Amino acid sequence: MTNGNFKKPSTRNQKKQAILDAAEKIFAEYGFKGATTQMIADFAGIPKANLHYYFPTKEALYSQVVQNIFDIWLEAADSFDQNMDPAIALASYINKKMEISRAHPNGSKVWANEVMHGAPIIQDYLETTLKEWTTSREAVIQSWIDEGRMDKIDPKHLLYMIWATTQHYADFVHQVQTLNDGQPFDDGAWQAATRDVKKIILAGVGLQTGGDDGDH
Amino acid sequence: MTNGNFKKPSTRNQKKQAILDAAEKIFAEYGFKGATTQMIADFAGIPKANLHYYFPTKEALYSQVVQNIFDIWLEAADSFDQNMDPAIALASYINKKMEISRAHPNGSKVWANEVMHGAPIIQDYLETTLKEWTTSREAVIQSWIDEGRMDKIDPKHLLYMIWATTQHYADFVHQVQTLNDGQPFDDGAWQAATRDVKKIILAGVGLQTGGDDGDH
DNA sequence: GTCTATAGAATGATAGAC
DNA sequence: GTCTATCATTCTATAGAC
Repeated sequence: MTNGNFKKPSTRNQKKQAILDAAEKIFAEYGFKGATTQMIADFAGIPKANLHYYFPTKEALYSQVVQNIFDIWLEAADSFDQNMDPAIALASYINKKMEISRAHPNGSKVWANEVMHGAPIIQDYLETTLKEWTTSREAVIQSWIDEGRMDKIDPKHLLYMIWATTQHYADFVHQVQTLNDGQPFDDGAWQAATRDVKKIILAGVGLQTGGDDGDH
Repeated sequence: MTNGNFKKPSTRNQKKQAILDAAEKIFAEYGFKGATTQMIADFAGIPKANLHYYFPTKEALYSQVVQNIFDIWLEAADSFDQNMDPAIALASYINKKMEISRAHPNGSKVWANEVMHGAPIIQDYLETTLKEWTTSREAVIQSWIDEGRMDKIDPKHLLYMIWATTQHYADFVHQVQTLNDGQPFDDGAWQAATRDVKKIILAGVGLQTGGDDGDH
């Protein structure tokens, strides 16, 4: 009896993760209201009542999914530093953002949905964590401009262009695929997209792309 | 009695338009499932049953909203022609897309929502009208590249970048506003955004922006 | 054409047995 | 911890009076 809590130490977290994975996919495809806890439970392979045992409400589950996505964004957020070469820093950031769009398209969609609907759940994150990160990166870009290392533009619009363009390949993957004769991007298509995005943005701010594109 | 159908000749269309305007706003804010016909009817100032008199089902109303948005997109679609100067043509297209993002943010959001969820309603439009338009514009851009008038990139990625970036200011307006200290963009901010977007993209493909930016 | 009242279906959440 | 049965609510759509 007393050792019952020593068995299957990670079962609880494994099950929660399975539910979160299912929820990310279902929320991305159907939206918060369009997704039902029944769909998520079915996709996770558990009864609906069991889902409610791990996540008491639909909103608590959704909130966790959105926060997980936000953490993934932030992992790519430390790509550039004031002391780095701007071309390498921006290229590395674009590389990481494109990789995330390919690896986590559903997370990107849930985030986009949340923001488009006025960010009812993650407004605090926008105002604190994202605001602080954005402000600090704008300062880095501005310092590069002040030092004459890149063209003069408002840093915020450069950041928005990078976010919008890289996330387009996740959020609008259905449209991109339809225009690609119904075929999903293969390795070569992803590499070509990443190359062209980096080329246009770097050349756009006066940074010529050489052989070193900040790959990691 | 017999002249009853001569009175208020446009009342029906005016009422349908009021419902469509309300529907665009509510669908943009809450998504297809999140929006209720009751909310739309309230916002349009009519009883719910009256809404169902003009639009028999929620889906029929939504479909009309999406098609209206698509028509707006296409109005900006004839901005560039093979015989035009590429810098002027692309600048004009970006100008128009930015104006639409400012004038019709809700339409852009409904479109984004629809595509993100797999385009269940407008898949036919993607495969026919959008595919044909995109193919023809890719050919125009490719001809400019072949003539050495701009840098070599895959035209589709240039188009996606223009779409993604211009629509970001509509779809993510809540995030943009939060990062703008909670203030919506004023005239100057919109002009600055449009200027920087054009600057980066045109310079990015080797087209220097002069005084003539294709404004209309 | 308009509107009240309601039917009919779907869904989030829980009680309670195991 | 797990799962069946079910409650309570919400929403689309319509019947039928005016």
